[in-house]
Amino acid sequence: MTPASQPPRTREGSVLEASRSDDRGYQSDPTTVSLAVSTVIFALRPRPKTGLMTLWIPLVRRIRQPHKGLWALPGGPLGAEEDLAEAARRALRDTTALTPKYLEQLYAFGTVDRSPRDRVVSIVYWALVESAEASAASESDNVQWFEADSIPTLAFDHNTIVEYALWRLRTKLEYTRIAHAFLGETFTLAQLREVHEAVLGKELDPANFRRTIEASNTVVPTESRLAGTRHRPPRLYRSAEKPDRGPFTHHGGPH
Amino acid sequence: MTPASQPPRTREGSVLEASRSDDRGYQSDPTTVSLAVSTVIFALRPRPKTGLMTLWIPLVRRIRQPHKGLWALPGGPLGAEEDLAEAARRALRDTTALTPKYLEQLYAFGTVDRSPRDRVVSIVYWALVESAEASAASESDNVQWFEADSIPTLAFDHNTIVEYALWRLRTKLEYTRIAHAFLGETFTLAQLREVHEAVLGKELDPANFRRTIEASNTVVPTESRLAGTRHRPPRLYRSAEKPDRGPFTHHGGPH
DNA sequence: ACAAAAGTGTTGGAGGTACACCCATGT
DNA sequence: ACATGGGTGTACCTCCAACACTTTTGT
Repeated sequence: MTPASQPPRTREGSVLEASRSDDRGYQSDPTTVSLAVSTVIFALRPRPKTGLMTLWIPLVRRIRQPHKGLWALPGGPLGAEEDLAEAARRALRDTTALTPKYLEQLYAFGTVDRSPRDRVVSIVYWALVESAEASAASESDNVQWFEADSIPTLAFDHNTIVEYALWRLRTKLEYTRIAHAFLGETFTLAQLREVHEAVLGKELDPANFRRTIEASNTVVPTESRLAGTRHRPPRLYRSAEKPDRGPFTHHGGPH
Repeated sequence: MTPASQPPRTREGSVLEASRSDDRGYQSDPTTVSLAVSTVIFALRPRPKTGLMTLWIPLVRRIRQPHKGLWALPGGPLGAEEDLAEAARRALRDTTALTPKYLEQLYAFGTVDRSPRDRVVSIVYWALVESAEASAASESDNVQWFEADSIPTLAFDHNTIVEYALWRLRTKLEYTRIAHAFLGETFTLAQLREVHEAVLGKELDPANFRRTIEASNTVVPTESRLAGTRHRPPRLYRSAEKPDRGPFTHHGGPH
C-alpha cells in the first residue's frame, strides 16, 4: 500500500512572478481569474562544505507587492499563444538560463485566497536539470539556489508547492528512470546511485542497486569504462531508448 | 517498473460546456486565455442485457458551436469566487444531480489549439459516484450515460481526457482505497471485489482478494452479515477511518 | 602488497498467485 | 441433500534486503 497522491489543499498565496512587468499589485477587474505558470526546478549540486551531492532549487526574489522581498518560484502569466509547458520552460530559462532534461506538470493550484488581492490560478510544473550544467548556472541578487531540505519561507503557497514537488520527485524516482535526467550522456552505476541517494536522502546497497537497475532495463552498458579512479575502473552506461510510455501508448494500441 | 504517468500532449479542442449561458462561439478578446473546469464522472451501473456491473460515464450534448451536437464532458467556466474543486463539483451536480464520494484533480489541459477559436485552459477533475445513487441518476436528451469502454467521438480533446482519467482510476485503484467510493456505508468483500473487477475489467481470485484487502487495513469488519442470499451469509465491512494521507502528512511530521 | 571501489553469489523473509478444500445458508 | 458462494490452508514463485566474497585497478 503506497501513499495516496492527493495534493495539498492550500489556503495561501499566488504565483505572480518577480519579473512581471506591470507595477500593479492587484488585478484591475476583480471578477477575472488570471492564469500563471510556475516551475519547481531541481538540480543536484555539491553541498559547500562536505562536497556531497544534494538536491537544490533556484528561487527568485519578489521585487513587487505582494510579498515583496520574499523568495518565490520562478514563473509568470501565461501567454495567449503559448502552451503551458512552453511557459514553464520559459520561466526556467529566464532564471537559470538552462534547458530542462525533464519537465512535467505538477498540479494546478487555485484556491480563491491564495493571493491577497488577485484571483490567480497557477499551473505548476516541475523540472530536472543536468548536474553538470547546474553547477555553472547563473546566480544573482535576485536568483539564488537553495538546498531542498532548507527552503526559507516563500511567497504565497509556494512552500506547500515545493513540498509537493519534492514528494512527487521522490515517489517517481522509484518507478521511472527520471534519475537519468540529472546525469550526462554516459554515467557509471555509482553515479546513478549517487543521484538516488541524494534525492532519497539515504544510502543504498551498491550490490542490490546494481541488480535492481539492471533488471529494470532502463540502462544499457557501453564498452567504455571510466578511467582515472584509484580503483577498478567502472563500466559506463547510457540511458535506455524510450521504454517510458504515457498512459495512452499503453491501452491505446493493441495489448 | 510501472508505467510512467505522463499525460497526453493533445492537439485538439477545449472544454466549453453545453450549458454555458453566452451565445458566442468564440472569445471576444483574442489575447485572453480563459479558464474552464470539467469533470470526468465515474459510476458503476449494470450493463443492460447481462446485468453485469461495468464502468459508466455521464456526458452532456453540446448545444452550441463549436462541436455543436457532439457529446462532451460536463464543465464550465471558473467562477471568480469559486475554488477549482467547487467548480468541478458544480459541473457534477448540474449534470447528474449527485454528490461525489471522491473528487480529485486530473490534469490541466492547455495546448493553444485545443479549441478552434478560443484559447481555453481546462482544469479537469475526476469523480466517483456511489453506485446505488448512480442508478437513479437523471438522464435526459442532453445528458446520457455511456459505458467507459465504448465512448463515442467527443468534442475537443475530451476523448483523450477520458482515456487518461480511466488510466488514472485503474492505476490508483491498486494502491488506494478509492474503490470504497463506489459502495455504500457497509459492503461485503464480494461487492468490493465486484468493483475492482468492473474497473479493471478482469476477474480476481476471491481468496487472494480477501487476504490482500485484509492485509491492507483499508476495511474493518462489522458484526452484521448480509442475509437473503441463497448461500452462506457474508460478513459486512466498513471503510477504515482515514489511513489515506497526502504527501504532506508523510514527511511533514517526524519520520 | 594494499586500499578501495567494482562487481558476483548466497541466503532468508515478505508478499503474491494458483488451487484444493471446508463452512454455512436457502431451496 | 445439494448447490452456491463465503471463507481457510498451503505450496510455490518471485522479488528484495543483507552481507560475505571475489575482481581489478592506482599507488
